[in-house]
Order: sequence, then structure tokens, then C-alpha cells
Amino acid sequence: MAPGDARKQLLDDAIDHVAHHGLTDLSLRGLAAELGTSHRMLSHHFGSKEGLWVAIIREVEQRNRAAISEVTAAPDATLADAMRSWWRHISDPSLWPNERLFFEVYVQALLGRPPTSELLDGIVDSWLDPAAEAAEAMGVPPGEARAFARLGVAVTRGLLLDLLATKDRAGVDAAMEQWIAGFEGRFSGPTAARVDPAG
Amino acid sequence: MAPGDARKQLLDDAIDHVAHHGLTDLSLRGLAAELGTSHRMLSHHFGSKEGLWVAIIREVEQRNRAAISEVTAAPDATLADAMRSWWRHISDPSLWPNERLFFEVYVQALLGRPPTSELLDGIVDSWLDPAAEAAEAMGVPPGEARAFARLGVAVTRGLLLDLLATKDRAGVDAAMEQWIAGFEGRFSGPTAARVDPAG
DNA sequence: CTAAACATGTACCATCTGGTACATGCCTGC
DNA sequence: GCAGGCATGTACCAGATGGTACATGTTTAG
Repeated sequence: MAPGDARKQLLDDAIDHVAHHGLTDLSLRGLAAELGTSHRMLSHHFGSKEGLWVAIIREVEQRNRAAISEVTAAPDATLADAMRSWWRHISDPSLWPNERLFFEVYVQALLGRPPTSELLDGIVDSWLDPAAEAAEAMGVPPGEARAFARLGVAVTRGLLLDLLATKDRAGVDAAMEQWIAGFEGRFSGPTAARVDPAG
Repeated sequence: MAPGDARKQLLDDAIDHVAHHGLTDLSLRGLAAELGTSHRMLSHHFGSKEGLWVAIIREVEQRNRAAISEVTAAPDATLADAMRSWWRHISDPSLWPNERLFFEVYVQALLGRPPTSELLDGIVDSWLDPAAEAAEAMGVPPGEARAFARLGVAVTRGLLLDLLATKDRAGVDAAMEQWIAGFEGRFSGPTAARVDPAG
């Protein structure tokens, strides 16, 4: 086994575990037992428990950034259709554990608990910029694009929280469609996906 | 001091403390030290640590239900104005610690941690019913009212999460206004705020 | 073959946690 | 005045936790 490979494997398994069992009451011993190793190994590979947290949080954030690039590269023609396919993707039950973990880290960051708090900086803005850009490219007036994007992020997260708690797929889907239908008629559609050369 | 009074005082102080410092890493000793008593007292009044959690969660939920009745009794004429004053109220910085606590308990409940998980049952529905009723009474078509109310709850919670993280008052307010303006023209206004005598 | 770096395991420690037995004060009803 | 219930404090216990010293295998480079 290549050096560092065991660490990578441990980290992947650890993330899978905390996605299902939570991060806050994680113990090195409990995690090690579930992963078929000893807590000594976790200390060895990650330095300390906080080091493990850092590794987990960084990896989760990295996956989130990968997800952002997905929404930007959506091939749909209209903003409404882009939102629909994005929602279909993000609301899939296979992603629920990861989203629960995201909200768990979010709340821990709100409480100022290190090392999660550093996540707060980009937890909205990193989504806002590409979302506003996409909205503007698809017909939302420049003056409204940023507020509209911010609203879109809030709707997505709010409905995800709803879905995770109630598991009421039909009800939450209807609410999302209610939002999409609300703006579907308001914007003129994609402005040929133009990239303004004048900035 | 009347019997049970000390317990009430301790509970109020404890809620104030967890609203600022979080619930997950709460220790009886740490809390007692901050409250000027001993962890022995907390065990005495609440039976156990889990008993303290139950007391805190029930009290927080009760305050939330009081908040629900406020939104129902809004005196505003239009749905948009009702939403605006509700948002002005709920987004006040003095309530941020309580809202952080709400989201913290929400996430713990998502992770199935007792005794928070019992909260999941009504965490959306208890808001949905009165909100849908209010929406319908103010001009939203009956077929859309429930989805619209659900969307309203999601928008509120999503933007609160945003506000708690970014503290960008102007940006979040603009997003909320973006949403309100989006439906302001669509519904015909209050149907005389009628109270159906036939039930 | 060997030495060094890495991985893994065992055993232990100091600390913190929730819980509880026991004692003491304090107020109320008789 | 006194007896009983409640509030409060001290001291302790058993368990879990994170961390670490030490030892042993295992793989790789020379």
C-alpha cells in the first residue's frame, strides 16, 4: 500500500460514518471500532481529534465546491429548467446524509466552534457569485440578480431542511415548483448566454 | 422563595446560556459554574442531563408556538405586508441566539439524537397549517396555499441561516424583498379576512 | 540483507463527565 | 419549638475520552 493511502481510506470511511452518525458526538474510540482499527491510528494519521475534524470539514467543503461547478455548468435552456434539474439532483435521497452533515457543520460554525468557524466565510458567498452569474446570464435583470440568487440559495436550503425532517417528497417538490413557477414568467429567458465583452 | 421557583429560574438562565454557547457540548458542571450553582443542583431539579435537555427543548418549542400565534394574528392588510412585518420581527438581532438554538436542536433531531427527535414531527407542519390558513385568507388560491406556505417557511428559515452566518442585513433583506415582490402582484389581496361561520 | 520509515497494536495516564451517597442548612406547618 | 420536606453543598465513584510512551510488525530503498 502506498504511503498516505491508509489515511485517505480512513478519511473516506470516517466521512461516510459521520454523514450517517453525526460529527458532534464523535469519539475516536467509537469511530475506530466502527472502522475496524484503533483510536491510536486516528491520532497517528490526523494528529489529533481536531485534526480529524479539519480533514473531514475540508473534504466536505471540497465536495461542495465540486457541486457548485455542477450547477454552473447546467446545460438547460431556461432558468426554470436549470433550477428544476438542479433540485432533482440535490434532493436525491442518496445525498441526504451529506446534506445533514453540511447543516451540522453549518450550525457548529454558527456556534463559533473551531475549526468549523472558518467555514462561515464562504458558506453563502461561494454559492452566491456563480448563482448570480448564472441567473443574470439567463435573463434576470442585473440589478435583481444577486438578491434573486441569494433567495434561490435560501429556498434550496430551507426546502432541504424541510425534506430531511419530513421526508415529504411530494409536499416539498410542490413547494419548489411553486417557487419556480412564480418566476418562470417574469424573466425573458436566456439572453443567448452572452458574455459581455465590455464587462 | 416558592417551591419550584428555583427550578424555573435555573431553566431560564440555562436556556439563555445554551442560546449563546450551544447545546451539544453542554456539561452540567460548566453550566452550573456559569449559573453560580453546582452540577448537583441541576441533577436535583431536572433529574438528569437528559431531563435538562427535555426541559430546555420543551420551553424552546413552547416559545416557538407562541411565535406562531403571533404570525397568525398579524393585523396587516395584505399578505405581502404581513410577511414584511413578520420578517422584520423575526430577523431582529436580539432573537439570533434563540434561532441559532432552534437550528442546533433541528440538526440534532435530524441525527436522531434523543430527546430532540420527537421535535421532528411538528417542526414543519406546526408552521404549515396556520401559514397556509393565513395565506388562503389573504388571497392565495386554495390549491396553491399549502405549497405557498411551505415555500414561505423555507424562505424564512433559509434566509435566517444566511443572516446568522453572514450578518449581511442589507443583502438578506433584499433577498426577502425579492421574494415578497415576486408574489405581491399575483394574488388578489385579502378576501375581507372573513371568518367562516360554518367552520 | 539490512536499515529506515511507516503502520499498527497494547497499555497506560490525566482529565472530564454524569450520577449519587451523605450531610447541612432553611423554611413551613403544626 | 419542632419535625419534615425542600434546597444546597461536599465528596466520591465508575466510565469514557483524548493523548501518548513503548513495542512490534511490514514494507521499501540502498
